[in-house]
Amino acid sequence: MNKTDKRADIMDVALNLIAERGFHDSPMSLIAREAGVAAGTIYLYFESKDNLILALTRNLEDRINEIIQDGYPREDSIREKFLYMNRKIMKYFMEHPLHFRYMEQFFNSPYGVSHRKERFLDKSDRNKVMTDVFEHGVDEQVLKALPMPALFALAFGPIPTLVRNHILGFFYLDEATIEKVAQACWDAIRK
Amino acid sequence: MNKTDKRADIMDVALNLIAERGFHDSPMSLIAREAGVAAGTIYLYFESKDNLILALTRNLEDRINEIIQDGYPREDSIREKFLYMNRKIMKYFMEHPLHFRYMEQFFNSPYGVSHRKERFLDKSDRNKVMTDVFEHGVDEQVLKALPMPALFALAFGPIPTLVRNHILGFFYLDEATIEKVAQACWDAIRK
Amino acid sequence: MNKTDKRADIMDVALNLIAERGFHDSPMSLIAREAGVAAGTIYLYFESKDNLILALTRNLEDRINEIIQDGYPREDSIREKFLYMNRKIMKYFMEHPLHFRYMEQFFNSPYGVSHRKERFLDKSDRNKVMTDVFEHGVDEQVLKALPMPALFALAFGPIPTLVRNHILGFFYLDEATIEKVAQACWDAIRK
Amino acid sequence: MNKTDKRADIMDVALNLIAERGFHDSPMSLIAREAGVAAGTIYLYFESKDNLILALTRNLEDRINEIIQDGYPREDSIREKFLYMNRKIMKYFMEHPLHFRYMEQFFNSPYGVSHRKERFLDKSDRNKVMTDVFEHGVDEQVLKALPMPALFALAFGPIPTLVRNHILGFFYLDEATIEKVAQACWDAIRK
DNA sequence: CATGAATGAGCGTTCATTCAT
DNA sequence: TATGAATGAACGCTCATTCAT
Repeated sequence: MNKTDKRADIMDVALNLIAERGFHDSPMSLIAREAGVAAGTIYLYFESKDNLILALTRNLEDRINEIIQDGYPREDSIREKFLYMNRKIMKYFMEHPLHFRYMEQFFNSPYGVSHRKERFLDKSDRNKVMTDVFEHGVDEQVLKALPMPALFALAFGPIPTLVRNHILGFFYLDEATIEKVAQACWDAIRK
Repeated sequence: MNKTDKRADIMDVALNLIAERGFHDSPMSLIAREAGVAAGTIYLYFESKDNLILALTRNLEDRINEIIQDGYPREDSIREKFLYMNRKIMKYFMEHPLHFRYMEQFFNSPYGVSHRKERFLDKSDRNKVMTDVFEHGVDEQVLKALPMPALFALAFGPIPTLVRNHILGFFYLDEATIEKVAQACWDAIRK
Repeated sequence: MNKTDKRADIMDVALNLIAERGFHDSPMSLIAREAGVAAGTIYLYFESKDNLILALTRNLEDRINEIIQDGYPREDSIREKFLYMNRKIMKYFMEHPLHFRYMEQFFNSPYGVSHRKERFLDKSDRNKVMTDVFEHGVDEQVLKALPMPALFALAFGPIPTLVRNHILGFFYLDEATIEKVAQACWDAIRK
Repeated sequence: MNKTDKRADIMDVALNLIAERGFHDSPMSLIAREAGVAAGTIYLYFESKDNLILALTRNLEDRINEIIQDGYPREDSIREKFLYMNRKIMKYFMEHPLHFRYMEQFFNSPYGVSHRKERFLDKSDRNKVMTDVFEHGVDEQVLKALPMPALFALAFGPIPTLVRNHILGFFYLDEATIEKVAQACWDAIRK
């Protein structure tokens, strides 16, 4: 087992535990035990628990962004671009419920708030793509004349609730419903 | 000061502390100090910290539901009923950012999940009103033919994101925007 | 047992342990056990280990200063004043070997250095008395014309070595020898 | 690089780190890193941290003794011999503040006490020279009739305080003052 | 000889909860 | 009812030491 393996194991275990039990019910000792290493070993790979969490979050965001942007229809209409992204995000979280749970935990923690601020100011990532789409959409009068944060909220805000209800088993989000929901989100933002 | 006063004081202090600092940075000893009682006293009114949190959450939900339903247009159209509710919720949380923060904290915690399950099965509260509206809307083909949880998500899912961005100061949610957003949510669910 | 008792017990135990084993071999858990309290209890009386050590040191200094200055011959000659002080310090530490060991530990630790700086600038305590004596002595040409720190070193520098050798049993510092040594220190500083 | 080099490097780094940061803030891993070797390598040369410290101390003492005795006036009077030694020690530590700091750390630690006992019984080193001088001095009634440990304390006890105050910048120990202080120490022990 | 990843006991500290008053 | 001192298990983290390579 090489260095990368152990690091990855620890992150993997941490992701699972935190997703299921929350940050403060996932002690380092438990993460270590589940990862099959000694408590001190984690500190060879991560400076602190905060650091592990940050690394984990960044890693997860990168994976999500990569997957989500794969196959993105660069040449299609605004509508198609939006629908594509919306579906993709829904499906990603439905297929990776632990990532979803983890992200929900993360964004509602002291880390989360400052992270959000950082993200908000940093236009270099996932947001970038959609921001462009939305800005064009507004300019071309395809979309409602609303501030970016409002458009984002309308476009993607329903997803967490939807996915959560699906994951918790309150209803089943099938392919057809996904399609209808994506379309409904489009209705919310389109002119 | 009678029993109710002290109980209420404790809950009030707990709400404020938890909203600002999170659950695990709001020790019972601090809650007690801020509430002007001894640590042991809290345990006369609440079995445990978990219990206090549950009581607090229920209390808050009740207050919110009550306020939200005040002035509800029972005789208006489905559209008007929905718009009314949507605006009211947005405004409530904008005006009570600590309640908003508290609820976000709560719903993303181990408590949150079981609480949601309980709520989902219990049709006796806020959901009831909107559930009726939505069910009629679907029957009368005013609303899209989607499962209830999907309609709820589309209708109210954008609100937390919106309010959070407003509270964090990322943009200003003025009266006109609130109106447009409420209308956009309607567009999402209407046929 | 009242609050003061427990606080005093903890300080007493800490003094003994630290004197015998040093700071880093006197864990809080051991101090607690020896003091007959739970680990957390120490933190009711002291903010931190550092704090406990500081409190202990100040307390000890106060006791030492008080005892040393008791009976101080305010009306006698410079020589008598000096001899009195010198003997008194020697005897105090001979009779309180743990205080001696503790102080030696303390002054050779990160705390000690900053503490010394503080003490050096603060003329309000024990030093004050001797500083006055020494300054008069130099002015009146009774003492050698040396900087204060040099006079202090000559006057009191031999004491730690002496007391240490006595405590460790390398020789026996009897009354007659104390007298001769005090006189020898006087010879070192007198003109 | 041969065995001796690495061993010497480790000791050198350890000396510097311990002098500046103290024993328990100088972890083996840091010593290793600064010495440019792996953590495990130290254990090829020293059985344990304690062992390294002991070796370091002995090594330092040897170096100091050697330097101090270089130029020793074997044919001069007792007074000249003493003054020579006294000045030399003062100057050595003034010029090697890290050695001074290290020695102070060492002698006030669990190691220190047992080390002192050992030294006290072992007449083969630095003490030997001065012991002879002092014994002759007492016999010939040049020095006060005091036990050896008392004479040593009077003769060299002021030096640590003096050097410490100098190193900490509380006063400046110049050539003229050194001379006066050495003379004052002589006054303390001479008949 | 040399490495450095891995260990795990032990540290200082926190905090939900209890109970004698 | 109300107190608040006391508890002690549990936490995040460090570091002297080991051992497979």
